[in-house]
Amino acid sequence: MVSIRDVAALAGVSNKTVSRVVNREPNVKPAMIKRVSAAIDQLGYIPNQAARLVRTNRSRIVGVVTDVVSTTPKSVELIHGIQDAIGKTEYSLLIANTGNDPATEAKIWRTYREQRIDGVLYVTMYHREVDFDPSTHGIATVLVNCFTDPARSVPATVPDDYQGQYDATCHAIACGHERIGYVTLNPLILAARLRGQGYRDAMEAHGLPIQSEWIVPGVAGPLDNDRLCAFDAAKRILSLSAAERPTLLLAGNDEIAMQCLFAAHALGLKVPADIAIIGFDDFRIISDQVVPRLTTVALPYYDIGARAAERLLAMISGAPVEYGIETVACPIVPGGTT
Amino acid sequence: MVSIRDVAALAGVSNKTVSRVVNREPNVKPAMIKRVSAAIDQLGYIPNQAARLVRTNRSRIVGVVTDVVSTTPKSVELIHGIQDAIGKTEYSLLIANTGNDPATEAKIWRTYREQRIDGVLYVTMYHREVDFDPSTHGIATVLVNCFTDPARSVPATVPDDYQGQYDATCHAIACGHERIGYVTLNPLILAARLRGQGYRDAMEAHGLPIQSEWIVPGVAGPLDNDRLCAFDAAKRILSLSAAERPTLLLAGNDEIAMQCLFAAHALGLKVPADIAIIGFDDFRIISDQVVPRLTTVALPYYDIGARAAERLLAMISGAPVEYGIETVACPIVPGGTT
DNA sequence: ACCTGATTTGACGACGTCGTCATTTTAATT
DNA sequence: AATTAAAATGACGACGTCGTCAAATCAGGT
Repeated sequence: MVSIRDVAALAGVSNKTVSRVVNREPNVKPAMIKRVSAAIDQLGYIPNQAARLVRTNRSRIVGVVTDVVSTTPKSVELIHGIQDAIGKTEYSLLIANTGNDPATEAKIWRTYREQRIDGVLYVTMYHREVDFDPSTHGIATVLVNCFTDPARSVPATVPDDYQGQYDATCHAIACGHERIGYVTLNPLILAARLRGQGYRDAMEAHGLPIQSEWIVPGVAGPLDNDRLCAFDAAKRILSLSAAERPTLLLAGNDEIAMQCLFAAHALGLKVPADIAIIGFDDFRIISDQVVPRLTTVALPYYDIGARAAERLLAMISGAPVEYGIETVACPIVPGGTT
Repeated sequence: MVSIRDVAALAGVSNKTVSRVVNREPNVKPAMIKRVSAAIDQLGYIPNQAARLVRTNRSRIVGVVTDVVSTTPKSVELIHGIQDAIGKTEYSLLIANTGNDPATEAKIWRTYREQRIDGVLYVTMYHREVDFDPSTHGIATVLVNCFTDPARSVPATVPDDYQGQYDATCHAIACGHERIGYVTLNPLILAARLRGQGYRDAMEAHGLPIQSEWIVPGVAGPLDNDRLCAFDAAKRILSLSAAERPTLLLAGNDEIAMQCLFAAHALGLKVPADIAIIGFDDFRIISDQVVPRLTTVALPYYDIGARAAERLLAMISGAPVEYGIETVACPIVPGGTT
């Protein structure tokens, strides 16, 4: 491997001068830059990042630690947002999954510290609280799609599930619906609780009653092995007589919404004429390709990822950081199912 | 940052002895290992990978270069397979997207060479031929989901699209179908051509006729900005009289299959009684959550990624490598739509 | 106690780069 | 031409680690 010394020898200058040219330091004569650059090109010299690091102690690498996020289709946008933000800079991105295994996670942190990673984005698949103590790792960290005890002052960026579902419910009401059902996510996850609260608060704010038989889980089973049952759930609700059933179904996410669509079809109901549907996530693969296009609420994963990456870069560069939990709004995406 | 010297000083031994303990070299007395380990724990010493690299010139990092693959939900399994294979070893994974921009790609290779990456997995979103010359990069590389001129001897791992569609067609025939239509992928992509050929060859092998009006593209537009039109396409085919229309539709992928389902519903046709459907990809988000479960063909992205990663690791370790293009079979996944 | 050979430990330098400070060259001013 | 300040270049060492080889220690056999 060709080193700075080889270049210096060929150009007939000192190592340091080559170093100056490579790092675009000031006070180098144009003629010298040209001469050294020619030698660099001729030899195909590429600086050794590791040797730099030994001197500077900065790796210019940012790590991503996820549970399973980079292996689940929904959160691809999160990674994408992170990559785009990081890609604009000089930093590279190291990615690893814990698979929710503490031993694996420990190994990852260990490796990251060996690599002298400059910062970490700690990303979870579900919006949830994590028990994260930055002092055990000693690397600048931003939590993404999760958060920890505010006392620990770890920056976190999360979606505003509550607002999203609140607004979606208001949108439904604004469209003239008063009988609004809800096929929920797995009640064990935080997003389900936040969204559910948004729905209930919006209904109450408009003085509309909530029928308990209109609220049914669309997902069953334990967190790590749950199973969609929205088709059956929706079918049950929609089998009620026209006078008794809701005129609109809110779905916990777009997969659930899709199964609601199939349930409506199975019962011969027209969407949105007989039953309107609003999803959540704007998971394009589904929301954009279902017919008709799904009305849904965007989960701005791309923005969350990008925003978190920017915060991390700011932290690394020593800029003043606002600690605390930052929420990103979830806007409504109008479609053909309302 | 605490260095090997600090540990040596605390333990009252030489640097080299600490190094020996850290690297588990033989011929170190158990008592010494204990003493040094205690010092390591006390100081929280973590070896500096970069300093190692300066000596050994091996980064223990593998890079992934993709066009957009890590940002598209379908290929998450590919990344997952790679991560699992790499995660079993001492290696870490660096990931970057080119976004199909040559300048970005050049920058990524540059960065990877600066980091002295040990090997690269070059992954494309679509199964296609790429113009890849390993000598310009000088890093061990395995192509994933793509391949290049065999004369260049670059190992490649790809799915067997032809076999998958051939088998799916045979499966349809074995189920008693003789009138088989095909809503295709964008004809511009290689997978569409390979799968199309599999379909035609299987039909011919069974002496079944192919009606040209049964073959319709389900995707329209240029590669980088195409648009699903499978709903309309399928509706057109299925609007033919029961005697004229096919009894089974092959779909270019699972999204197309989903739109075929919606088209059937829109026309009041029952699936699979009136019209059977077979997808492709086994893209779980759709195939597994559509009602009824989609019969489809698995695109073994996880295996492809894992297999390619194993080949790369073998190359890096200097093991004898079979160059050339390796195909991974696409097995049928039975569902309720046939 | 003494020798022999194996085992264990240490001293030193090199990897490739850049920071520090000294030295040389250039330009600007008398 | 002489002086001075500024600009450009170079010599040298340090970063943290490990390879090399020399030194020290140990075990076993006389």
